[in-house]
Amino acid sequence: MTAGERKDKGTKKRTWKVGELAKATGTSVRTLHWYDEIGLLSPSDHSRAGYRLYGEGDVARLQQILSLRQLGLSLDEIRDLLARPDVSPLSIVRMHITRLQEQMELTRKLLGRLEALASWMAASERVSADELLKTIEVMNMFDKYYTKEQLAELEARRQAFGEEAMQAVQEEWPALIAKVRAEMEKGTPPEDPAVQALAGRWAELIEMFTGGNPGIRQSLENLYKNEPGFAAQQGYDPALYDYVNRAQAARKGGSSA
Amino acid sequence: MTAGERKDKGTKKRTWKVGELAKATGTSVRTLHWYDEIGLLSPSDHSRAGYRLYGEGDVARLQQILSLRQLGLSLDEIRDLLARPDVSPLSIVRMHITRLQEQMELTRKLLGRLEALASWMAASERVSADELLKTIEVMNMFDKYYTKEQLAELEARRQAFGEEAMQAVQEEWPALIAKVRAEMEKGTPPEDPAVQALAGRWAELIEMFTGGNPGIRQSLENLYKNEPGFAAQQGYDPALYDYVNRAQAARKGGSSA
DNA sequence: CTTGACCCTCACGTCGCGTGAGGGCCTAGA
DNA sequence: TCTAGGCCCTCACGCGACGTGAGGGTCAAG
Repeated sequence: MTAGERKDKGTKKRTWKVGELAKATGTSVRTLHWYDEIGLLSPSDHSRAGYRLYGEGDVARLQQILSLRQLGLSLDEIRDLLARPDVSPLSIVRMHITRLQEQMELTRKLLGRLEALASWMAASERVSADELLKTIEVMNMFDKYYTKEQLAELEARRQAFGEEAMQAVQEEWPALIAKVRAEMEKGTPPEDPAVQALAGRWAELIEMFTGGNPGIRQSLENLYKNEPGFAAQQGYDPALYDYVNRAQAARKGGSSA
Repeated sequence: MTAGERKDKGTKKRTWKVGELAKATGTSVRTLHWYDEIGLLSPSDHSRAGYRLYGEGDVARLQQILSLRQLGLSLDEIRDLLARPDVSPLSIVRMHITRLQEQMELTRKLLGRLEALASWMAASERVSADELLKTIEVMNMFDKYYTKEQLAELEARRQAFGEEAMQAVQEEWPALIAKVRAEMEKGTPPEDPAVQALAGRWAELIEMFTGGNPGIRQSLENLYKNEPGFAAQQGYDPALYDYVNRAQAARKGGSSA
């Protein structure tokens, strides 16, 4: 059927033809053609007949492009941004998240106004111009996007504050996991002060890692819980998970009593 | 200062010049010019010098236009829709509300995916193409709007079901309010069976009126509470509000015990 | 060997404005 | 009374991000 799906399973990477990628993502073929033409997303390979063949890397780039587009950037700006080495895929996703959260707030506000408007209209048919004006103003706030400068500054600040901390965290994880595993395999009980200290540090690292954002924290937990391959790669398994959990429970119970 | 604000206060209606309206609503002057040029929103008056002067009716129409635009309709479609007599301002606001609620759902979904993505990226740098594809798909669902046919059908169904009921409700309100007021002024206690019956009908009418939507219900209450002019117009006042509330409390307490 | 579903490359069309250019109107202050 | 600056007007061209064919190759199924 779809060429890239069956051919050379395992040896060669999966590829998509334009139509396939378009269908899978909900974009149009024309859009992909266009992105190719302006040099924004050119497929990393072509068949002998000249068909575009998109690889996994291309898919990743497409995601970044579409995220940035939802941030309101022009395709030119997006191309420039993606060329900069200091803009990581992760930072893009985070900007996108921030933007969506703001939009939710805005939507809530607008919904409030519209519901009030609906009440007025249902009851009296005549609505004050002021009420209307304010409502319109909120509506129009939806297409006020960030400029690329604002985004750059926003991301720069985040980096200045958090990125090096993040880096440090990333490097500390394997060591911490190893230490905990050692205690576990020695049979040290979770209530032991040594384990308690490790569990404390564990909580701190998670806090730093997620930036205190409960949404990120939740999905990080899900990630470890539901993707065994991922967890294993980090030297992590259910037994360890359980051990740390018990240590943390003990820590809370002990300190509060 | 702004001409329309001070001149003939009370005698003539308030008007806005393009720049004023643009500033007040967050739209651009060019956009208003454009809407005029294509016959979508032409100011109801002009100054001797040829300045566009927008009145309250124009503001109301602008709100409808912008609501419909957020529904994804083209300006042509909007013009056609606004020309139809069966499309009321209220129906437009309700369609807008529905759309925004759907968007909130979508946004929540996408946020979930992006947070998962962020976790993956922060931890492993390598993300599965499938995950990315699904995320992209959700992103692209944001610009899939309704067609005007879908909207028409949606609104038609609502009308078939609810509009005549709505009409009936609208006509029943004054009578019901009058009856309750009569009882109140006679000094009938809220627990009296006659008042209880009226309170029951009262609750039913509100239910039908708001379509069971708690958001609308809430803002309707706020409307009556915070806008004395509005309430008075409906033959309604705080004393009556209190009386009905007590009757309803008695009704619930009595039936559940 | 055909058929039909893809794919390719031009190339022109569209929508909703942005952005001047060139020129009146109008009121505040010198 | 004059003038400066901030509005307003009408053209009119430009543009971003594709949509929509036209004309023609490709390729697996029957």
